[in-house]
Amino acid sequence: MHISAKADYGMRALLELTASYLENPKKLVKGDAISTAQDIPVKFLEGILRQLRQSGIVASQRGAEGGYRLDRSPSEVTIADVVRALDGPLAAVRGQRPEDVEYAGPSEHLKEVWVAVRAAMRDVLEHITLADVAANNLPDPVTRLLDEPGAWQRRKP
Amino acid sequence: MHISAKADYGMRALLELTASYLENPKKLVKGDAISTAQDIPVKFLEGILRQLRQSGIVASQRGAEGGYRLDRSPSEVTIADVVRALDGPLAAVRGQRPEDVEYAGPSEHLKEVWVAVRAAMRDVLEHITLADVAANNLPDPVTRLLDEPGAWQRRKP
DNA sequence: GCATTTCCTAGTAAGTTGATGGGAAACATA
DNA sequence: TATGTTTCCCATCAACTTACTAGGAAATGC
Repeated sequence: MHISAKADYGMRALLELTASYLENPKKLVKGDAISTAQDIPVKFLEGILRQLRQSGIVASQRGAEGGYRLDRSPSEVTIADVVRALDGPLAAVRGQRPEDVEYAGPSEHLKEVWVAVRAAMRDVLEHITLADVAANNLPDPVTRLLDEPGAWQRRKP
Repeated sequence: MHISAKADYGMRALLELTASYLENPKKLVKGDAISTAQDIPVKFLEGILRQLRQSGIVASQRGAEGGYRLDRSPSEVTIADVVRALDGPLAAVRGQRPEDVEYAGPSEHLKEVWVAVRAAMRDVLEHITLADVAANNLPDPVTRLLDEPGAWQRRKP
């Protein structure tokens, strides 16, 4: 799995907006401020924020005194929402949805494997909200994952 | 996450080899036979099988009466082994390993999120073997994932 | 020797990723 | 109304990746 620059930048931008939201939910933050705070190319960020607005996660205002803010409470925006808004479906097999692929012979049950992987990703990404990350207060099942031995180590070669 | 054609084709090829292995562990299967059985472009498959051999998963013999076979028992080859052999590391954030990325300000704890996603994927992919898929006998934690409501449905557009 | 089958290197067309540039449209203030 | 600010939108681009193809060398069995 590859977390794209878009998804990573998008999450960082939204966490900046979360911090601002917790201080004052109506306050607008300029794209330029987010760009310098998180070191994200301005024009690239602009496109990301536009996508997030079109998905109803962010609200924006143009002109002087304009900027961006969250359009929902940070406790109602999950990481899965963000990744789907920016990168499309969480999981795909050769471009198709896992449940749509068909297999023959001994590969018959491969579909179950890919569906299970997607389910595992959903279990994490759909249960963590922007508020959780901002407050460093992840759901219990997630912290259990992080406490597993080896979770922070890369595998051999 | 995107399961590449390589990983999908690779799994299907290995499941063909698993079926042959269960019948006779030494028996060789020709690339052409796998190609037609699973409808995979021959020359593309050739490259995939070579990668799997270089990773020690598959053994091969050239010449007439040559072909491919598993080099280890199918119960000792996990899906994670296969995906890593063909596509590299399971998870990456903007090209880097999740534990290597650094975040500033309110994004401080984003790293934990990506590490947790990787851990969730590992928990599935490192515990399913070729033998499990061939026998349609997935580990209990995985079948629990598949029994979750909505696991087989796609999320709204 | 000869047919077969894998091994290897190179190439390629199409698509994706990660950007950048130029201007139009909205908004606040003077 | 004029002016500066800031988002919106379109078009473009280079680099990379993906999925696949071509051609021949090397090994093996008969």
